[in-house]
Amino acid sequence: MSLLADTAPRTLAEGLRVQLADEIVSGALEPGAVLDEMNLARRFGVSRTPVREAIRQLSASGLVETRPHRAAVVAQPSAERLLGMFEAMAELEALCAGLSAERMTGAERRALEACHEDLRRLIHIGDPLRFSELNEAFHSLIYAGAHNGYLAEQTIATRARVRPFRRAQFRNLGRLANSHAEHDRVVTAILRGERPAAVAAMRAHIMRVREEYEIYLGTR
Amino acid sequence: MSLLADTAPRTLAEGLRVQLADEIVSGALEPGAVLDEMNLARRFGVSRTPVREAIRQLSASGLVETRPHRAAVVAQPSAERLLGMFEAMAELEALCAGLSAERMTGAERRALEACHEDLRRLIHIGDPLRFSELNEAFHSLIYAGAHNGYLAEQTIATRARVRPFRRAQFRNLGRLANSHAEHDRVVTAILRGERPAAVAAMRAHIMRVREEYEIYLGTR
DNA sequence: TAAAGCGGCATTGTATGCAATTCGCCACAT
DNA sequence: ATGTGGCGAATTGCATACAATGCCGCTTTA
Repeated sequence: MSLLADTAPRTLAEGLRVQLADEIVSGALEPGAVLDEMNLARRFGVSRTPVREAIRQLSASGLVETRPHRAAVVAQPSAERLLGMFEAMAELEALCAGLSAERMTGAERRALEACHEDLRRLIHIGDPLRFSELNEAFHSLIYAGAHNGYLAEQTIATRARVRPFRRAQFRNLGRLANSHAEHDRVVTAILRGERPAAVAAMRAHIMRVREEYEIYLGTR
Repeated sequence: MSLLADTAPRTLAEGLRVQLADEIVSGALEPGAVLDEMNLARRFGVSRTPVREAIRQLSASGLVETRPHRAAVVAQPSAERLLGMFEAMAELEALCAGLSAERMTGAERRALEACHEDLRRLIHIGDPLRFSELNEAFHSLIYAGAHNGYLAEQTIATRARVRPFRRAQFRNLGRLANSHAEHDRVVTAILRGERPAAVAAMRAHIMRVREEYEIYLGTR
């Protein structure tokens, strides 16, 4: 049973957009890869029109970059810009955590605590992939707990744009335990309704996560 | 002389996107207005293709909403969502101000001070339109002073999405003076390099601005 | 009389063909 | 030998034609 109501794409362009976004975020399409309209059209068995539409939407969301009369390429931000994206992400997530401390309902707080406990178990099992999945769910609960749909969207979008530049997250099992300890401070602050503490704890967590990334060092 | 390097649009779709965005942000196209592809194509003397492209990009930026096989409509957020957008905008602008306090160069600080002084003069002249324009420039200086391009883009985008729901900003001249007094606290904190004070002052300013807006009260 | 089903019409989604622009290659001059 | 100019091929931008879907009014039946 999937909690995500992934509705079937109602148009070709929508399906292509989702699939291409997946490939970019997952790393199958590496930063700098060129998105040739004809190649993609042949590959997916459609005409150029829906391909163009999908590419334009990805461009607007920042995953790809386009220039007039040039092929689109998967976004390849400079190291400076990537740092800026991390900084913004840290502040957005911290804001969500702070608002969650003030606004989460009882049910939401219980769900967060339960998710946190599930993550604790996964440390001992030592399953980095499952941990990574549940970690995403953990953060999503905090976005939702802020009770601000616009903020949640912006935070999710920023997270997606940074995602292609993660490499081997939770490579070592020690990181799992550390991550959980950082989460613990966030959860404690949220459950106690302490907004400033929640903000500080989440900001520290994300900045710590940043250090785990291999920051892309290209010059565009 | 324009400080904005408004490059000539290199494609029809780009030109249409800019023009439609202008009309939405300025209020010429009111929230809820339907964007019929054929009508727009006839009106601009082009085919549906570039019109579609422009609409899709506007959809991705949040200014219009689209559903499959339905005409696009100018975004008409619920009152709750609009409040969320204001809240996010307040935090984003506050973050920019805080970072500006730490990172602005000497030249940037002098430019901010100069812009602030120009605004002071406009109070006495009593020119709400010019004040509004220069006010935008004032805030833009702070976005730039944060030295984080991604953050600046997100903040500008949020500001644009909120813009259609402003009505009669700076209606009364008293608001101009109040606004300048709030700016003054922001500028003082930034020039002193006091990040927390800058954050607090800007947050208070934006929340005050929100009160001046006529919040749209529709239920979508 | 009202509700449900059906069919025509209008609008969006997709495919295809043509025009415009960019880039690479080659010749040629310095 | 190297830099510059122009020509050609390939790709994107745009226009147009066709297909598919949603809307709306009508008819029909309970």
